[in-house]
Amino acid sequence: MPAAQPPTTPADRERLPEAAPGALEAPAAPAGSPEAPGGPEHPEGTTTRAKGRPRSAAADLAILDATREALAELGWGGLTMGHVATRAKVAKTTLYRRWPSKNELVVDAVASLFDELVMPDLGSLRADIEAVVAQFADLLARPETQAALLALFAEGTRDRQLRRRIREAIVDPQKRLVRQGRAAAQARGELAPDADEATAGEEIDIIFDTIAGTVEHRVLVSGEPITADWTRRFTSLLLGPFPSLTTG
Amino acid sequence: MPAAQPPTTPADRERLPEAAPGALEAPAAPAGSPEAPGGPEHPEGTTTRAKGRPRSAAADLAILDATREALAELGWGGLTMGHVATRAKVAKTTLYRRWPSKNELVVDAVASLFDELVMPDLGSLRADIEAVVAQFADLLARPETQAALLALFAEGTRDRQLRRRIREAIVDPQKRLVRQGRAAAQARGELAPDADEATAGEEIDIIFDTIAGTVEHRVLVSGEPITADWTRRFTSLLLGPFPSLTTG
DNA sequence: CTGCTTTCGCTACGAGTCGTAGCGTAACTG
DNA sequence: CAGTTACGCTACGACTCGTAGCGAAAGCAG
Repeated sequence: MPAAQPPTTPADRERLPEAAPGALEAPAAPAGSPEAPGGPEHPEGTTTRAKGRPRSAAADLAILDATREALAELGWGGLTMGHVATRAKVAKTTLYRRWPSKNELVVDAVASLFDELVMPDLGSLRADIEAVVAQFADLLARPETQAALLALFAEGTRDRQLRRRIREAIVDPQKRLVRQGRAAAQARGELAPDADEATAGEEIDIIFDTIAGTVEHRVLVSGEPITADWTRRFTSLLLGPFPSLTTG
Repeated sequence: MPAAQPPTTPADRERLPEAAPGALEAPAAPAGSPEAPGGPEHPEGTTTRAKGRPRSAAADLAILDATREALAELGWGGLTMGHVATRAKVAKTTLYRRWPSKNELVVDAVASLFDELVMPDLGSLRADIEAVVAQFADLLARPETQAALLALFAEGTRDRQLRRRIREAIVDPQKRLVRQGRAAAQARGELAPDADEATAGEEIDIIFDTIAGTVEHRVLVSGEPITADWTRRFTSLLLGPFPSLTTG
């Protein structure tokens, strides 16, 4: 969750350039999202941290907390850099030194919320899926998440750099849930082991897009609640190809 | 019924108030989208249109066109009321007389794009689903749609009035596709006829959320293309509960 | 301790947008 | 004709954005 950004600003953006394939992007990219390496590390190119006054880690936490609070209270549109700075008791310039814009700030503020999701391993694929869907529904019920998620996705459609950042910080890490669930089901014998590496990856992608997209659409667009009954129906839809599991 | 202004703007918003069910809304709506009334029509309740200079229908079209163009060029964030007015060669005040804010304007500007979707009836449920998914993917590939859709959904999470408007103008009308597809499949004998009215409605909802949400997530969030192969896999997932159809 | 470096808080700024008000004019009805 | 409404135009205060400049604070090397 923490930022702990070594040398440079936590995010380096680059505005909606068509990003021609030839155009290579940021170099070693220290920034992306909060690193989680144990060691001090000075990956070469980027200079090690040494001289000058160090950045306040407390300020990072205060800013991210203030961002989540402001999101919950004011929503995406009401969120202002100046507002966040005031609430975090930090100068606006300090905020801009670390995050280039609202987009990147909110990505970091929201990303940690998604780490709460866990794959429970309840003994059956059906139970596991239903549990994860319920967790995701709870997450989407929180006002910070609701205010931020779709707005970020919307911005991501125009800013490739941001979309990559969103994927790395929020979306892709959650695919572990699908992988873990599949692995557990395979260990139980509910699913056949992966034949092909590539097709397995595609299947993970499609399952992930289906679960995430459907639940998001149900909650955030249709505005209907995720009930236990709905979860059961949806899970049955997913398990359809394996009728033997439907009754599990 | 008309609570407020008889002349009325096309949309009256109401900012993220909990929106008690009592809060009924207004307009018999001259505006929404360009009506095509041949006759004068004065459906009683709503005052007949008679006195004064009538609103320019050409201005409506010019504004909506300008909105779509600006969306495609500048995206949601770059879209400005002043900009749209200039591009449509209309005074900014004229724009505000018809749409209270960017949100409502874009809903109307984008809603018509979704009417292009049609249920083809190709002779099998699988073929029908794949065709509709392909159409939807094409729609989501357009820059106006990409720029507007998720941003509207995001705004809708905070503004119930807007969400309702989005549902009425964009989302719900497309559920006809699911209904038509189901009906055709039932006529062919591919699906059993509806036993219960209520459960049929729920099934339509869940199928719609699944298709719309998954395709949107794939295209707009994951940023991956919708290929014929992906469509086939996804359709197989949907048809799973009916193995006999999977090979259709 | 003294320098050197970087961050911090603060103030101020030009640019841009928002939504509204006021005015005179245009269009249409009876 | 008078009455009513929409239109184009200008101007306005309030707000946000992102940046620049300043002096002070907090670390490190010697």
